[in-house]
Amino acid sequence: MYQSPEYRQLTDYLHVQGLNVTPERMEVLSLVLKQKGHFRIEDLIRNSARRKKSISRATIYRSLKTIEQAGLIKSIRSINDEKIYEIVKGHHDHMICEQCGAIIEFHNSELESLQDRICNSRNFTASRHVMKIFGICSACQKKQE
Amino acid sequence: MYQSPEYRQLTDYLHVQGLNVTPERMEVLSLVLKQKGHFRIEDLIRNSARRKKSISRATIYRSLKTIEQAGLIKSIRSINDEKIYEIVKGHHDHMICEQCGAIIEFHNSELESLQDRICNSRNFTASRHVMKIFGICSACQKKQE
DNA sequence: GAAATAATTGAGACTGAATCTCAATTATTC
DNA sequence: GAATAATTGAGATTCAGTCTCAATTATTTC
Ligand SMILES: [Mn+2]
Ligand SMILES: [Mn+2]
Ligand SMILES: [Zn+2]
Ligand SMILES: [Zn+2]
Repeated sequence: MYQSPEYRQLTDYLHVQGLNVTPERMEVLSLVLKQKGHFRIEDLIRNSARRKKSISRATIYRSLKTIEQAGLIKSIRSINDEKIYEIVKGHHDHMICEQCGAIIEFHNSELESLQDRICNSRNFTASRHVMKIFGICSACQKKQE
Repeated sequence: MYQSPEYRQLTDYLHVQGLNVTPERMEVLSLVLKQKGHFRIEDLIRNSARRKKSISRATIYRSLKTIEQAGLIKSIRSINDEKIYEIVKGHHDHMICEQCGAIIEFHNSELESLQDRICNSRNFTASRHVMKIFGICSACQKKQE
């Protein structure tokens, strides 16, 4: 148990930081890995609550922050500023449907390199970026017709 | 008094919405127009508090939302998720320095049209977008040397 | 491996931004 | 200008997120 690369990555990070590898931290990661797509912290808290040995809200918040710092997850703000997490895979940006809340991922290398060029031209050293396009998804457009 | 185009735009919006043109709403707009660059709602509250006839926190929040809906201002999230407002001029995106908090505006039409093309190819009808690049500004880089 | 030391957790208190409530005030309609 | 409707102010409330601190669990020392 706890041997997929994600657990390795977390334990490595904990070791580097001089933090203990605790059952709670590993369990929060396991709750995260059970999620499909984008999820809210309340989903984790609810899922944990219905286990025999539930983890406190405070510890879920604390561990999730650690897991984020370990580079395993990141967060975005969806409609209404709702904080949404996702497992870090390849970099991508988001289209967010203002009607149904759907979050559509996309990646465009032309867009990425153009951003690099813009930053270079202004002597800005970029470490990350957030690009969200809000509008109406194709499914919702069909419903309107 | 209250005759610049911004006040017209707000009164027009209020009329369309069937809302009253009140001294408080106009005063909040005037507080906004006094701001230079990006500002926080707390700045407005503080500035209002040091006037003879101050406006309540609740009304500043309410009026600012109305002014935003009227299309006069919009908000972005800076470092630490701090909510920052700015007066709507031409569309632009932001580079945000993680060191000093500086917010650098930029506009690149190539970037904008590329986004349109990406949305078209996915049948997503975009209404707006948010693009923030985080990193270190040129001034802070010089300081490091 | 038991005692001493250090880190982590859980429960609930606390915080701060934002919203809501509702009586009092102000504006609009009749 | 009386009746009606909208807005405001003060403070209560909400909600996500953080903090506190005693109790628990893990690590280190001998
Ligand atoms: Mn995603
Ligand atoms: Mn700006
Ligand atoms: Zn949709
Ligand atoms: Zn800087």
